[in-house]
Amino acid sequence: MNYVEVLLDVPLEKTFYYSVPPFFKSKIRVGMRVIVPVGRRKLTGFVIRTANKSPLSRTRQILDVVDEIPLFSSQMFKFTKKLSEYYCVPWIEVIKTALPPGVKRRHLKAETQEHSPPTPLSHDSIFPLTHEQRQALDEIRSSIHKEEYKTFLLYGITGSGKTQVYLESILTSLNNNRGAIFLVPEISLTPQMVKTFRERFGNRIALYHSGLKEKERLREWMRIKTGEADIVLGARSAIFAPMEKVGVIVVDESHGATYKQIEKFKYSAPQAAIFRGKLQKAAVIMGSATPSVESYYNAKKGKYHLIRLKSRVDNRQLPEIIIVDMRKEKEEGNRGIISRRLQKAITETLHRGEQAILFLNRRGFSPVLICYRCGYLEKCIRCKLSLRYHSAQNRVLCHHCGYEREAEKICPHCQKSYMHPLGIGTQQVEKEIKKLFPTCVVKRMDSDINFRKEPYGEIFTSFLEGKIDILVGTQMIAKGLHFPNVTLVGIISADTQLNLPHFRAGELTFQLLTQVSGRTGRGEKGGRVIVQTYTPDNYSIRFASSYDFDKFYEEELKVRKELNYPPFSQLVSLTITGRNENRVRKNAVILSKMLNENDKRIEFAGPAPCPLERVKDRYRWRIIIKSKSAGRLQRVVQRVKECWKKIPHKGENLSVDVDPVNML
DNA sequence: AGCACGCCGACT
DNA sequence: GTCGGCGTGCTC
Repeated sequence: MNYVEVLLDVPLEKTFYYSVPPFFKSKIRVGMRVIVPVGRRKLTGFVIRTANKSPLSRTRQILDVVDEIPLFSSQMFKFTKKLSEYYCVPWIEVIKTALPPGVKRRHLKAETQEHSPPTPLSHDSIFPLTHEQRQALDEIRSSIHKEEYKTFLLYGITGSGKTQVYLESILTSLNNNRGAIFLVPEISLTPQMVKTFRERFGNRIALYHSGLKEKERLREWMRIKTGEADIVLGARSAIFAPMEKVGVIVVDESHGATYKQIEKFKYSAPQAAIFRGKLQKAAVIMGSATPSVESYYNAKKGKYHLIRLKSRVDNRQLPEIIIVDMRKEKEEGNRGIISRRLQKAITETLHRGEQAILFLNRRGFSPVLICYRCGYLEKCIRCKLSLRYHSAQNRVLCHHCGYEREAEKICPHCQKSYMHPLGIGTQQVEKEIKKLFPTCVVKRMDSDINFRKEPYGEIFTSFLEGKIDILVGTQMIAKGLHFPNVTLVGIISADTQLNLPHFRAGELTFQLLTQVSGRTGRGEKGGRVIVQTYTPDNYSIRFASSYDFDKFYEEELKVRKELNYPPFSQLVSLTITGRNENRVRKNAVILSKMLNENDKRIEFAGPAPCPLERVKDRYRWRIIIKSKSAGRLQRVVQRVKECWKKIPHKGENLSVDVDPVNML
């Protein structure tokens, strides 16, 4: 071993070769960091390979070896490489996100300390398993024993006992002498899960998430690396746990948007879990009460193995979902935001000494134009997504493809009414509620309020203690905690979610309604959900109210197919941001023109301003690329990057998002 | 990314 | 005549 191939911390895909002086030969191994001369500076790099020959005639020598033990196994190198290709991100970026932040400024020393004996495993089930659970487990166990890759979509409503299946699967993996990775969308929201795991697996668990202090995180990372912990419980970054042998990867609530990193390296943890599962021959369990359309499609096509848990362990009733037609409210003279049906329900709830939650979507979007009389909505002919109303120019615009025209005054559908901008803010709701119910305590919870002065925890606590009667908030209160005294949930406007200019809007609405209905009826008192909308006939709303996922899925799939959206294609979104609006727009147009090609197998949409046109003083424009072939998309992104280099763009920034989730 | 080299404008 | 702008190109 005279040479090493080194990956440097420079945004280049290229690797560099260095010769190894005799002194370092016994110390250096694949996965360690080295200090090497690059030009006239010294840089840290990762040894990705050792070699006896160099492809170059002249090589410089490495200057130093940083670590005593490797940071990466060859498995982890393969895994990170795969991700870098799929997400079109430099390998080094992936490698940097795969490491705990604390490791960067340290030398990794060989662990000499003896660790405490592992908690013995209990093989008794805490609860007896139902027939369904038993069947599900048999299939998963068989896969784990065979050490084969297989993805299971575990689709079961809240309370159907998914956790039990997870626990038993993990136990199977441990008994098979392999570890387990368990991902949750947000660890702070799952203290119950952490408790259950601690009770069951004791010190064999490592907690891994960004909420830990640098030192703690590094310690947990080391415990995994040394094998002291063979179960990792954490948020999305836990998919990078340095575990040698992985038998099972569980992704709880796998449809969750928090699994997608939105900074620098925009990966999705469930997607990464599949790559890792394939590489390590592990079973991957995707759990969800509201599976994504894509994952359900994969299950139906046989790419995933579908397991359904249909019955609830406790046989509790699902709350009734009542749809209120806001067109009628307007027709009958109610000009307010709160329907009479919802007002009445709130009154009854408060009268009984119970509590209510009112949901509202995040504001900050330009509104849609809607006919209050017939519910007609202005949509883009090509994309079938809502056109946004820009009052300054009195024009409507498609934020997906850039289509634009003057706004209609009279409803083109019924010709009997004017078109109105529809968009409600949280403060407006809070104000109206206070006016309607002056004696009750209302608390607003959205990104506007100061969380340092009033952390969520405190608001939740006082709500739980009954000090607040009505909680008004955005989706941030839709998941996690449960309040037994909440017997009413109101969705002020299902339309704001439904009409987001986003091909997943229908799916998000279905998921929101289903999830929200899980916030009520948790105690003995039961509960109900009231959904206000101008489009009560929409299939997402209708099938959510009858808890019919399969019907919803069929309808949604038709739409996706017609417009060639995922799962029938794959998307990449290119976002250009900058302080100067004109320059951002011009560069988006230039880039778009450079990309245009005749290949019919690649579709381009845009450029168009993002739905959130300006964030933190930066204007944002976007181009969307669609194709059936992942490989073709990767090659296009390669070209995008080359084109972008040729365009003068001081101050502007291009960001590439493969499989975008947010799209805002 | 850095850090070089390199080739044109306004300054002592 | 120089100082310095940032465009282009390379780093084992």
